[in-house]
Amino acid sequence: MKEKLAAAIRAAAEQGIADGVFPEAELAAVELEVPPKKEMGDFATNFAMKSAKAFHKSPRQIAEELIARIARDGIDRAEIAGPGFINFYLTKDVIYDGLRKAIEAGEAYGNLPNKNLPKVQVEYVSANPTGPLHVGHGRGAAVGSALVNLLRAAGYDVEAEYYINDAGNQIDHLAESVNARYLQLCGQDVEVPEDGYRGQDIVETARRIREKDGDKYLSMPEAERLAIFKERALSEKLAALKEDLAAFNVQYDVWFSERTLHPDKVNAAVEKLRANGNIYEKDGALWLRSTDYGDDKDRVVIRAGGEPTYLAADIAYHKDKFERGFGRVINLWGADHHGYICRVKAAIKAMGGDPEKLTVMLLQMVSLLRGGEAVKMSKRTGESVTLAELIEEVGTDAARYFFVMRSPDSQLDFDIDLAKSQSSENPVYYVQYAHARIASVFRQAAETGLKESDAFALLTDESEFDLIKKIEEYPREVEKAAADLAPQRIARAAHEMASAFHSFYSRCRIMGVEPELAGARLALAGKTAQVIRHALHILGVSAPEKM
RNA sequence: GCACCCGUAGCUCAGCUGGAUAGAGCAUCGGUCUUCUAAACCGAGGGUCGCGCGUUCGAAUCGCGCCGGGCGCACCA
Repeated sequence: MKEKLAAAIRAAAEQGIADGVFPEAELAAVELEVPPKKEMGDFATNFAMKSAKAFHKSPRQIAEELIARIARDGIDRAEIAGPGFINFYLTKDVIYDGLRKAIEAGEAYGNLPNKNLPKVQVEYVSANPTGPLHVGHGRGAAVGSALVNLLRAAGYDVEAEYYINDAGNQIDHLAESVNARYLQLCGQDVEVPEDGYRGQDIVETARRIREKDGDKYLSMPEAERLAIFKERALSEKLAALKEDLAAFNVQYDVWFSERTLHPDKVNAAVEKLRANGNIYEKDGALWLRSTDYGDDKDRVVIRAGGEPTYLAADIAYHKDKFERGFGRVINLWGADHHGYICRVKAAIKAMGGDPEKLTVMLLQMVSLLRGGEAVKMSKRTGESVTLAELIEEVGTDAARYFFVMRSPDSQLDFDIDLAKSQSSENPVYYVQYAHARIASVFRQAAETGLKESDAFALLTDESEFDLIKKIEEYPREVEKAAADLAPQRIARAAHEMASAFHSFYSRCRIMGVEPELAGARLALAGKTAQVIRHALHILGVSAPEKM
């Protein structure tokens, strides 16, 4: 209907030109929006205001001429409002017809047609496998997986990827830390190294190694022992990571190991940059001339000792991503990495790639609140609350909803007490409750033999119209949210859907009214439940049948 | 000093590719359960959109400059 209306407005403008009331001019794009208040109709356009310059007339005059020429098909009335908006009021038939089509689409309603674009890659979390995931990673996991679900619903072909930093210094530190704990367990007086990891999970790993194999590694040369511990620790940490993510309803298509970049792909990337004249040697190291591509300083890619930097691996990684044919690559990073964007884009440009194909989404920091107070990080280990502990305490549904409902650009105060509370304060329950209420109605309808009907013309209450319109808006909301990479909009849409339903539910009885009306209301409720389910699925939150 | 994010109701935040009287939830106050889940609904109050200047017919939204908070500025990741 929206497209039809836009076409009708264009046609009216062209007719106006043909009639000589408007001068020959390029037509502005027709934008239609749902007005801020429902008294303002079903759709509104600012087209008359946009055209004021081109048509040399006041917006209200233009609007008047347009209204006189617009096809009335499906439009009950059109009015000029405010500075020159045209408000359109659709006929009831059009609104009922929209509901009918939504119902016919079934569970797929909310999924948009395939965009037939090259694949999009979303890389998120990618935390180092050196310890458990924390709440900050939780935000990345929730937003990233919701974004993947959202883009898929909007018709994009998406691949979700986790980059495993299983090479380099931090993994050596992991091995050294496990080694120190192992030696401690064997009765030796050693300290965890300065750069080591002090978490309890490292002690556990060491303990498991000793339980299985005893003291046998003591007699081994240290380098050999470290190599063994490195692999043991890595596989344990990675398994734990995957477990945490799975428990959080997060799935990946590809687990990409950094090791597979070393040394060939890293060397190839450096060679390519060298061939382009973007590498020079200074102080024994190889430098990328990134300042030529917008960075504020040049960056070392190969250290004086011959070891590649993290950036070198990352350059090779992004080169590999684009070679895999993605039309667009989206990285979710913590906001503390924002300074890194510029150099990665510079490197892509230096290799002759298109940095516009890379979008880095930054997620601002998360702080936990309990009893109104910030939860402090542990001084000893430098660690905050783990994601597993958070899930344990508030549940996956509440945690995911809270992480996704805010804009990623805003810092998030995660109120643990609120997430746990089973009351109206808690937006997760509010949405889920609407779904459970509908499921309950359907259970009773089944008992009494009430069936859904399509006598939609009997739906005349204001709250019924509001609900139908929300349902009809939903696919556009999916489109917008995907275009803006903004899964938080889906949380909002779900909440608004629930609100419209609760309002309807308290005004209109379903059971016990005359059967045709009851059936139509049941169908409306059923469709509402489907849309809520669809939105909650994108958010990775369950849609319970009972609460 | 440079880069990025934020500053909107008492609190937490939407709205930001410019548009109508700036919205929601919570909190506060007042109503609503003999009938489908009251984890709900209805109503009320509550705002110099951080400050200033500019662009525009029109600015919370765009530009510039300040102020405040956060986060970074490695041959760490």
